[in-house]
Amino acid sequence: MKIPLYRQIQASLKEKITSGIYEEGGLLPSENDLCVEFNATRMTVRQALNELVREGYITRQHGKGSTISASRKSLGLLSLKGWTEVVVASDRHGKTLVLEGPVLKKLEDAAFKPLTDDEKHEEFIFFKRLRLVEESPVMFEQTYIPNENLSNFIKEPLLEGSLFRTLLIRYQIDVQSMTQEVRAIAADKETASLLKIKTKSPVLHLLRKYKTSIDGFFLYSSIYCNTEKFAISSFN
Amino acid sequence: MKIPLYRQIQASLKEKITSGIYEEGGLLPSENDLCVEFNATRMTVRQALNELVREGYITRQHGKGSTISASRKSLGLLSLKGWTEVVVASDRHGKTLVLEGPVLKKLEDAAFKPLTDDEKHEEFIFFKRLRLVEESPVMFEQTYIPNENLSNFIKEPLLEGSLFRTLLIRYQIDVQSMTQEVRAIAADKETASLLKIKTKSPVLHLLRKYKTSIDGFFLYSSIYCNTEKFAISSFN
DNA sequence: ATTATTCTGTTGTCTATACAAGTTGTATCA
DNA sequence: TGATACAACTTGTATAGACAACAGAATAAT
Repeated sequence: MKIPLYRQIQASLKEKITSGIYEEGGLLPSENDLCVEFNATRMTVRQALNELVREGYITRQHGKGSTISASRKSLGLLSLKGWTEVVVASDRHGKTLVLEGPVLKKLEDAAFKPLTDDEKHEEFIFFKRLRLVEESPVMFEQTYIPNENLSNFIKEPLLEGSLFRTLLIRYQIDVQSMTQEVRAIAADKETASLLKIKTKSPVLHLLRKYKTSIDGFFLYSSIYCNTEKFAISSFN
Repeated sequence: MKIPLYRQIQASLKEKITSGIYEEGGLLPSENDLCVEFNATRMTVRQALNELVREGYITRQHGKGSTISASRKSLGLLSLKGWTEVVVASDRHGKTLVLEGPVLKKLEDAAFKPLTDDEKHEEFIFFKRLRLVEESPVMFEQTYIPNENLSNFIKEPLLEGSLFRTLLIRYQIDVQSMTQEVRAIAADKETASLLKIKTKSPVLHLLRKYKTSIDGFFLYSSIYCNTEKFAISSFN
């Protein structure tokens, strides 16, 4: 599997930023220096840098240079990236507990309204997961995945604990985009006890529909977030 | 004032998309066609297209082309479901009340943390606005705009009631992107009474930082949303 | 008819180069 | 001293071209 040069540069720089080799608030080497270091042209280096801007790692200023951003205190989860990528990127210690599943289940959750007829009758692979950041529960997620062409999915564990990575590597299904609805609601009993907050505390509720590289193959997720310690952030 | 070619291409395509010349779900002309049309190289055209992807107007697929996305209209990635349609598409059942301002004020709101030193001492133009959908209050928004090079801003009313349009037309300031933090919190007294809900009801809190075409010129907004009737939706 | 293969058009990646334009420090001049 | 001019360095914009990788349609083989 060939990884494009600009992705390699991007990953290398990201690594150096998150590990502290390039310190927060400081300047990155100039584009020309990076060209020499990675043996690439400026356009390639710039493509890597633009990705880092988009991900929020650096900001750039004409005539001056690229500044390493202060590390984000919130989790960038409104954007497409999966939990694993986000937590790793934010340099935090994250954990995921699988509370239930994977099991087969129909998608009866009324919250997911705009289903196709097929989807109404179909069986889904169902997960109930609790996500922790530095030992405190932050998200309670229920995921539905269509049970099509996913042989042995239930039997085998997730690759590196990441659903997105598993779908990509084992089944060549690339999660490409997402739509979601965001609400603030009062936590019900189950959610509150899982997130270790009082019943009726305000929690963020995200209803997500993920679009994949396979036409008509969507993932659905209902997520409850405790935003007291970690806000959810989005970049655009 | 010279506008870069790729910005011109970007604006031209955006215009054709929003006006419906290129229809939703259809394909954009290929990069090579656009090169001919705008007399530019592929790299330049691609830069314009990448901006449009970032703004959510199109998606691209290797080997196929650029697809026009379902319309987003409002600039922020979080737009009100059932509000965008009502307010933008059909005739406005939406209304905005200016509760306070524009007045000059320092940005003392501790919520906006990562300010530059300049911003800490600077005076901002301040707005307090309430947004209604079909006569019921949905959003309570407080906006801070740096008071730089905005002569007569306070004296003159907003163009068509739109802040972004006013900045663009009168001052050539283009709001290009945004970062935000999203939380669920319990409504305080003022917010609750404005949104006509009970104190401590769950409300969505959005802390936004808008990036503009002028370097170092940011807008800040703190928004409280009642999500009982209208969810907030986002696309990625 | 069905399955492979090839072809064509598309986007993705990358090189090499040039000049414009913003930022900063240094040297010069009054 | 203070202001100005300059030089060096930075990122921004743009050209011209090349090949790779992917999607879909047309063609050939079975």
